[in-house]
Amino acid sequence: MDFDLGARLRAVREMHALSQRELAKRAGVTNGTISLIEQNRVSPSLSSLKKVLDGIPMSLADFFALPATPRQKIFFGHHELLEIGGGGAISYRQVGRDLAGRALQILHEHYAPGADTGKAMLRHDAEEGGVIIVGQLEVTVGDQRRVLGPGEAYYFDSRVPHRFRNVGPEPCEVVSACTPPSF
Amino acid sequence: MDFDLGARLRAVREMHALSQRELAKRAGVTNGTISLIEQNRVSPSLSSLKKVLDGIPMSLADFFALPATPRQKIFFGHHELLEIGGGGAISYRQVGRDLAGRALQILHEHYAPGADTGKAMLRHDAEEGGVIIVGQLEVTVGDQRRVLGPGEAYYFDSRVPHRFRNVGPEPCEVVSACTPPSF
DNA sequence: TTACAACGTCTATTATATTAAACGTATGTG
DNA sequence: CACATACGTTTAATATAATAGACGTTGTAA
Repeated sequence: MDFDLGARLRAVREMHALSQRELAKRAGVTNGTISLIEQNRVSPSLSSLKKVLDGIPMSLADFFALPATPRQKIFFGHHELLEIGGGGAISYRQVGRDLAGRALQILHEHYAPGADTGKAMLRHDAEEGGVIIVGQLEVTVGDQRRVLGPGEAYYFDSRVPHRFRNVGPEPCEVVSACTPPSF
Repeated sequence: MDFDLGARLRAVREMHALSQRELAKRAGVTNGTISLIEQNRVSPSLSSLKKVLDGIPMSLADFFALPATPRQKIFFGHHELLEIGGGGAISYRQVGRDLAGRALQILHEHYAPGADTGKAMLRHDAEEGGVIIVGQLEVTVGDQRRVLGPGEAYYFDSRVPHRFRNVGPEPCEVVSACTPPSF
């Protein structure tokens, strides 16, 4: 196997905001199966892989047609945030446990319903990231797109064309920042 | 499984004029494995399927992107030709073992290097087929295209738009015909 | 703090895919 | 005819994938 099947499945699953257990339930397999596949500790039978993709849902053709290597890690789940100022009246949560090689830290933002950075994609020589507090924010980065909800986050190279939209009915509260770190 | 994986693999294998054993050898699996897969008696692991496709060679993406149902059997491998006038000074080999439901038999043609039936695809109310003797002939039928070499063959409904091109540097010798059978 | 729920991971058992070797058939040759 | 070769298929033994259930961690709330 010369391509990373596990990482590919994991990426697809996370793009759809599904946990291993949720997906397993939809697919009619066990969560352990999905865990093992994502770690490349087994080579799934096609019937299993088909069931799993049906649970997403995604066709086998689309699955294998995905670009081989997502250019960088962009999306983060709940526990990939590091609590820094925890517990006080003010607390910061850092996007990404490891800042090595990163050029920024994260602060705040607020999106009214329907707010949009515009169809003309943004590009600038920087890096940026953020975390959604309340509401639904659609984040588009290059050829990747995802609607993020409370507790979810993003991080990417700003030179890749990008765009933000509040696609929900309520205001969207976000913490975000640009390089370089302000403190 | 709602699609016929076995038939799909068999079609691909036969398109490339490979026997189960030949393909098995190239792929590093046993011929039995391929037989069982083609009969849908097992659901192959992805590692196996990958190995098999590497032996063709064909990517997983291409494999799953194939149309679900080839509209009709179009390409034939070596041993799907039936020897009719065998052994004499003249001998005919019939394309397709079984003429039932077929409207023709096959004769000759010759393509100079670069010869082309033209970008405007051919269509006519007939059936046609042929076999390549020398050289390389690119045959396009509907959304299917293949470069055929010596010993390989084609058969299709001429109402489907089609085109022939000699893509090789040498003359291409072909046996071909149109409906109805001449003898 | 405690308890609870959800997450991904791991392990022993069960189910299944893969192998190696045989089988039956068809074709070609002396 | 006997013999050899190639084909796809099948079967018993082996290797591997899938399951069920337990484990440790993290985040949330009482």
